[in-house]
Amino acid sequence: MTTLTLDEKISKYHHGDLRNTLLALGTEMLSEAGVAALSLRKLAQRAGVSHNAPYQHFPDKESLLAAIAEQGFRLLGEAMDSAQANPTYPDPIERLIATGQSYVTFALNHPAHYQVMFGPLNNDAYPDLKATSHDTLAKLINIVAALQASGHLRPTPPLDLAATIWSCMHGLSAILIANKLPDYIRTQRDAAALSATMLRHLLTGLLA
Amino acid sequence: MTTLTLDEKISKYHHGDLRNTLLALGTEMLSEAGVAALSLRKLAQRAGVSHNAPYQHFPDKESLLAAIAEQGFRLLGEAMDSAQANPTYPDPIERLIATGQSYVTFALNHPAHYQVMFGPLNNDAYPDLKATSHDTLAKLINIVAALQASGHLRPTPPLDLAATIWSCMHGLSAILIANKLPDYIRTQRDAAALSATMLRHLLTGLLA
DNA sequence: GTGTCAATATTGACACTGTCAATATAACAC
DNA sequence: GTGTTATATTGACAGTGTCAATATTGACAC
Repeated sequence: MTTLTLDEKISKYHHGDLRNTLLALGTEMLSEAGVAALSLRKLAQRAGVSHNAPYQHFPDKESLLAAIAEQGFRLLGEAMDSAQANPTYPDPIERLIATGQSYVTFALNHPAHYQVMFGPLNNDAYPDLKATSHDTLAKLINIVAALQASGHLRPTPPLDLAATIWSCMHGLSAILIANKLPDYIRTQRDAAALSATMLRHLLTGLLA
Repeated sequence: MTTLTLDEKISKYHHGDLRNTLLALGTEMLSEAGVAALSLRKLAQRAGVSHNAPYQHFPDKESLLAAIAEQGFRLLGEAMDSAQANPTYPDPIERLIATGQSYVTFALNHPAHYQVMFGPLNNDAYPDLKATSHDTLAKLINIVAALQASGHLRPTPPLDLAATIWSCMHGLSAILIANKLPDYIRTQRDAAALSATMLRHLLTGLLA
């Protein structure tokens, strides 16, 4: 397979890799101006292609968004994986905290993308999206189960624990992206610090 | 003020209370078919008014959505208030848990409305929305501060604790609405039970 | 190579949307 | 009443998602 630059792809009649190009440029437009500003026609134009070419690769706009969301879950999963693989934190609990931070950091670095991932898409209508999001959750469940096996975490149902941690991290991400925590978070460092604080609270409990 | 039925309002040239009618019918459409299906023109038609009448009360569609979101935060606040006032739970910690459950229950009963509240609206562009959402958060902060004063919760910064609890409840709500927790939650009772379980985990900690 | 076919892209059309400008109607102050 | 203001209507426009019909290309059989 000859590797073409994006500009080369655009110049040909048969684009060659339009589907991936649309995903890439769509994600780009998303981060530039948000979901509301993402139109199929502008996207096609940016890809150097007629306004109906995307329909060869996606049955409708929502399917494109679902594919973008799916890719987002993959990227998020990779971010979590690399946090888990980071040798900076030999203690597995610290590694869990670092993983949570990487989750929130990912969300804040790609707010529009993240919003599509948890937006009004009907999950059940897109089996690939559903499978990918489940895979991402599975990563967290595995981490939790390992921490239970090593005696670090309570031996309650791992799905309960994973759901709790996930809810906390997702909730913080969404609240920060929606800007509902006023005059509190100013820098990304603040957000990372807050996510660590929250995870420690979660781990040790809130009761006096 | 003569109280008119909704149908009476619709039949008059000068509607009389179009703004509130649009909010009510808009919320109705939202719950029927989701954000994507909410169009200003269909809404105007349902209100029995020309397609441009809404512009007398909202500068654009997004402002309408912001007003609907604002109203959502008010309703959510009322739900939390009445959970706090519920005499069924004399123990303040149990009352906190019940309040959390009422939060999640509200979200699951009005999924589309809830999604608009945390959707891609630019919070800063709508001061009223911002103020109302802050008021809702303030309720939670007050509850937490009272529980600290009575010695039930740790004396760490109350905003930290409130943010943690809120993140957990919002995260669970959003994940359930987006249907990302597969084959786990089948009934609303399940969701309420899960939210209580999560809050108890949060209160007592996850560590072994 | 040539011919055929399926994949891919284009053109043109349509209904629908949000929004603007100009106009009409009603309510109200004086 | 008269005039002013708030409210609603009509008509227009560009932009959107999507459909149907058509054109172009690349691949593969022969």
